[in-house]
Order: sequence, then structure tokens, then C-alpha cells
Amino acid sequence: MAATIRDVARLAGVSASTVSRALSLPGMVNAATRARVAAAVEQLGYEPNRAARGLITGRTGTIGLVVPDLANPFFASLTKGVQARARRHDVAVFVADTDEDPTAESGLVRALSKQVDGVVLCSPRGSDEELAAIAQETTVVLVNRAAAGLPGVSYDNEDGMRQAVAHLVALGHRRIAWVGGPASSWSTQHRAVGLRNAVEALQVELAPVGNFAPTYEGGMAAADQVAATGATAVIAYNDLVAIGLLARLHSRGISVPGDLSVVGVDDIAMSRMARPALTTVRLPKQEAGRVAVELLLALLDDPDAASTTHGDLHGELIVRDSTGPAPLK
Amino acid sequence: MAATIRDVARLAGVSASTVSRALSLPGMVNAATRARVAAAVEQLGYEPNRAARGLITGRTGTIGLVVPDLANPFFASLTKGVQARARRHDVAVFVADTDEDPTAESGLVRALSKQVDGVVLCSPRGSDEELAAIAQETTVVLVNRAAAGLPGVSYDNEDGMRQAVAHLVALGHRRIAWVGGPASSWSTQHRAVGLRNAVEALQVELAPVGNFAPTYEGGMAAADQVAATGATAVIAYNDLVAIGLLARLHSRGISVPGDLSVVGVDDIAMSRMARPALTTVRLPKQEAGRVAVELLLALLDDPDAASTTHGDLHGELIVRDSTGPAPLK
DNA sequence: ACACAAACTGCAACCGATTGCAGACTCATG
DNA sequence: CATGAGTCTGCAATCGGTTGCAGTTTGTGT
Repeated sequence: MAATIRDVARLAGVSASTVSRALSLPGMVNAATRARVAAAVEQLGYEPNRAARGLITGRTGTIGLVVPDLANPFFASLTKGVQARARRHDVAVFVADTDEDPTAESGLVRALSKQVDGVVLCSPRGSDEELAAIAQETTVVLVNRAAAGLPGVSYDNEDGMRQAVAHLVALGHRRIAWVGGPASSWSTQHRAVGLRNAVEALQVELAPVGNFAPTYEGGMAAADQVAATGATAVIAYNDLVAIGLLARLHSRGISVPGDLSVVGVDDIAMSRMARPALTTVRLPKQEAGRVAVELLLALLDDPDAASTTHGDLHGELIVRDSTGPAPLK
Repeated sequence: MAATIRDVARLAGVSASTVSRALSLPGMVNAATRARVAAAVEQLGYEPNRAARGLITGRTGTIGLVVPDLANPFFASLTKGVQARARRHDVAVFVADTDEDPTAESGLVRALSKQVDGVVLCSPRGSDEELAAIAQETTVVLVNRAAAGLPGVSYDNEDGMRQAVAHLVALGHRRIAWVGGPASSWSTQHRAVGLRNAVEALQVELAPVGNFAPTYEGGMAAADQVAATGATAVIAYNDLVAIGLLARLHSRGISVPGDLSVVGVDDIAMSRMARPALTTVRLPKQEAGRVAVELLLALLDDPDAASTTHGDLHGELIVRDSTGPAPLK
């Protein structure tokens, strides 16, 4: 069906080797020959078969991406970033969705590992040991998680929390509630640490209300506990949780930001459209995907480029309508 | 690095051919031999290299998926459905995002076509001719678009619109505005037709306000025109547009559903969280992805299975808080 | 014990590329 | 005109699998 390198060779009146070289090492072939080859390629609409090349060179020009849930806008954006950057490098992307099933991670990576040069693994739920085992199989770049010596890109969660707290303190808030995500989540842990540092530095009080699912429902579930803390502001694990809070607070007649200010994390598209529009720490999601791809490709080119082994991204506080001055007592 | 079929063969004390057969045509090899092979496979953690197989069999066990925008929750869900179903069939998925660029479509499909068995093409913006050309290159299944003879899966837009109109009419609305999506969009055209049929059948008035971007901003832009039509209800091209309408109507002090009822299409996650929660025609997005994969795989098995050449999915009206009785005059 | 078919297994060619090596050609120089 | 250096180009091996064909083993009937 599709033209092969031999078809091109025949049409150009040269051998397959020459065609191969004309395409990948143009300097090695005579300009006239190269032109004939180019014409034949054009005429046949020839595109090299990467799989075949991969057998020889060990490089398939393909990477894998494993995410917990594509329907989560956070990962959708990240995937988009990976996608875009990979295409620029003429690399194709296999996408796999674990459906939040931690046990599926290693299986998927293993299945993928034979067909790709490396894998970008997002927010892995597995243990450090599992990740180390996975990294044996293929080159792995982690996103949103730092694990023992593995290359990766993550956000500076501490700094993001600091910005959020500083904003709230400037508005006069002195007691801030915190709705955590899943206890096992690396991000939750780091955000909690960042919060503790920030409240300590600014001498305000932190009122943690526990761990909730990182979803709208999680936010709904947390809202009443938040209200009960007596805090005048709340920072949520992520925007979905924050929007859940907004919904439940509204139905309880608690005014945002009049009675309570709400801050999220991520800045997903939905946050802008929430009512009131959500103040949030914007994490550069597509950027994370792009950096992860660059990191992975660099690592593939030079497996011990220890210098480029980790990317660190910063969040940026986006102030909208869900935060305001602390209510007067 | 990774074990090859020859490694397995050596360990099991048989030839590579036998290993190959033990794995793909188990009936052809002796049970005892098969067991030895299985043990060796297990011990080495062997996974066949699909790319190599693809060279011989012409089937790579890989399909491509091309969507206009992964960050759009509609396509994210669809991708998830494709993903899940493909995995069940042990098929890997290449995902490519055109970034809403219609000219990128055919290029991407062409680049993909050498590495995949077939492609699922979502909401293609290209012309029928372009699509026909693409279909020459590889097996294609369309989603959200019916084009000249190409296999595909789409929604029954007419019926969805009928349900929405019936709901509004039952609530006493007699004049319904319609905010269309991009004029070139296949869905817009079909939804408009469905609406015209429905209003005619139920003897109410339709007030189209033109075509807008299928986004939140599009909805914001359309809101004032909607208000000016004097309609008591509006049906939006999709949920994002409907949510944009909600936002602008709210800031203009127009009460929903008190003054105006709003209906969307899609039922993205955000719709449940909108204020008021959005009444919408739920389109089974993951289901569409699943059906598309089944269709594609069936077509690959039997290229002229004309019987299974088209999937038709139905929407379902989800009534929430954005629709209510028409205001009394 | 012998012939014959059935059931397995291995050899070798092949898929579409890449690449080390050596042969062929060009051209300037002695 | 022979020689040598430089350029190009082709041959053939290779990657990791699959598969047609032929050879070997096994089992059965007589």
C-alpha cells in the first residue's frame, strides 16, 4: 500500500541505502542524486516507517504518557503540553489513562516500554519502590512527584502556598482553613508543609480540616467542616475542591468572599467561570508537559545528563472574586 | 536490554518460531513445550515488540486518535472512552491534538498513518474532499461528523433538540432563542435543522441569534443578543456557551430561570457545577469513543463489513436548575 | 515389527528500515 | 598514463518478530 524505501530507490534509480542516507545524512550524498531521491519521495508521498527504523536504531521516535485521569482538566492540559512539544520534535505520543488505579501504573508502563523510547509518568500513585522498578524498564520522567533520584518536573508547592497565605493575610485574615487532598498524594503533603511554614512566618493560625477526595464532591463534603472552624478564609487542595466548597457554602447561605474567602490551586478553565470567579494559584500545566518532554528527550540523548535531571515550576497567584477583606468581628 | 523472542527461545530450549507460535497460535504447539515457553516468558518478563510484528503482519496493534483540542472537556471524555476500549482490545493509542487547526488534520493523519492500523478522527473541520483523501491513506472512522460514505459515529442531534424544545414548551415557553456554534460545524447545522423541525412540530417560535465561538467567551458575547430577542428560553450550541450565557446574564441582572431558561448540550462536568446547575442534553461522550474504537477494529478485521459502518448515539435531556416555567407576561 | 498419517518443531526467508565496509568513480598530480 | 586521495554508492548484515515449508517425532493400526 504505502510506499517503502525500496519503491523510492527504484524510482530514483538508486539503492535503498542511498535513499536512507539522502534522507538522514544529506551531506553524504551527491546533490544531483539527492535531488532525484527528493523528487521520488515527493512523487510517491513516501514517509519512512518509524517502527522499522526503531528496530535498528533503538529509537522509535515515540514516547509514552501515563496519566491518572484524562477527564480531569489538569491532566488534559498537561497532555496537551506534552503533545505539542513532542510534535515539535517530531515525536509521537502514546497516551494511557490509568483511571486512578494505582495498580495499573506499572503494568501500563511495562506494556508501553517496548514500543517507546521513554515514558512521562504523571502524578504516580505507586510507592517509591514501584517507581524505581518501573525506571529499570525504561527511561522515565516523573511529573508532579519527586521520587528517589528519578528525573522529573514538579511544582514549587511551598512557594505557591506562601503566595496564597500572603494574599489572605494582607486582606486581614488571621485564621485560615486548609482542605487537604488524598493523604497519600505527594502534592498534598508538600502543600501542607508549605502552608505550615507560611502561617508560621506570618504568624497566623492554620486550621486543617482533614483529607478529602480531590473533586467537586470532596469540596462539598468539606464545606461544613470549614465553616465550623471559624476561619475567615480557606485554601483548598485544588480548584475542583474549591468549587465544591463554593457550591455548598452558597447553599448554606455563607457569602463568599463576604463571610469566607476561598482560594484554590491549579487554575483550571472552570475556575474563571465559577461564581464568584475563583482566586487560585495558577500552575503552568502545559508548561509542565513541555518541560517533561524536553527533559525526557535530553535524557534519551545523553542518559547521564545529571545536570538537567529536574525541572522546577512556579505557580502564580491569580486573584479573582472569591477572596476579599476579612469580615470585621 | 529488554528480552527478545530469541532469549526466550534459548531459555526454553526451543526455536524462536516455536515461541512465536506458542504465544500467538497456542493450539499448534505441544502443551509441555508451551508450558516451558510460558515459564521462560515469565522469568524474563518478555513482552513481544509490536513494532516488529507490525512489519510482518501489517497490523501494529495501534490506532491513532485525532482531536481538535484535548483541553476541551468534551474531547477529553471522548479520548478517555477511546483509550479504555482500546486497552481492552490490547491496542495502544496515539493521540494527536490539532489545536483547532483544520489544516493540521490531514498532515497529522498522514504522519500517523504509517504507524497505526487506523485512525479515529474527531469533529474534523476539513472539507468532505479532504476527508475522502485522508481515507485513502488509512482506515478512518469519523466521530461527530457524517461525510460521504465514510464510516463514523455521530449523535442524533435532531432528537436531542426535540427533547430540549419539548421540555421548554412543556414549561410554557413559546419563543426560544438559539445560539449556534461555528457556522462550518457539522453539529451546528444538524442541531439547527433539528430545532426548526421541533419548533414547527410544536408550533412555537424560534429566534436564532447567529453563530458564535463554541466557548465560554462565545456565550458571553451572545447573551445580550439573546436578551434582546424577547425569548423566554435559550438553547445554546454547547454547555460552554450556555455557561458563558449564564455568567453574562447574571451580571446583567437577568434571572435564570426566572426571566430566562437556559439549555446546553453535552453535559460536561462543569455543567453540574454551574450556578444555576445547567439543564442540558447529555451526549454519551465516552460511549462515542468506545463505539468508534469498536467500529474501527471491526473494519480492520473485515474491510467491507458494510453493515457495521455507522454508529448512532442518542442524547438524553438532563433537567437541572437553569430551566423553569416561562415567566407570566 | 512396519508402514503411514498426524502432530510438532526448526530452518530460512521476509517485513522496512539503517549502517559498516569495500568497491567504483572522479579528478588532480607526478 | 599510472597513481593516489577523496567522494559516492551499493552490498550485505542486522533489528525482533512471523510464517511457509520440510523434516522429525510420535502414535496408531495391522
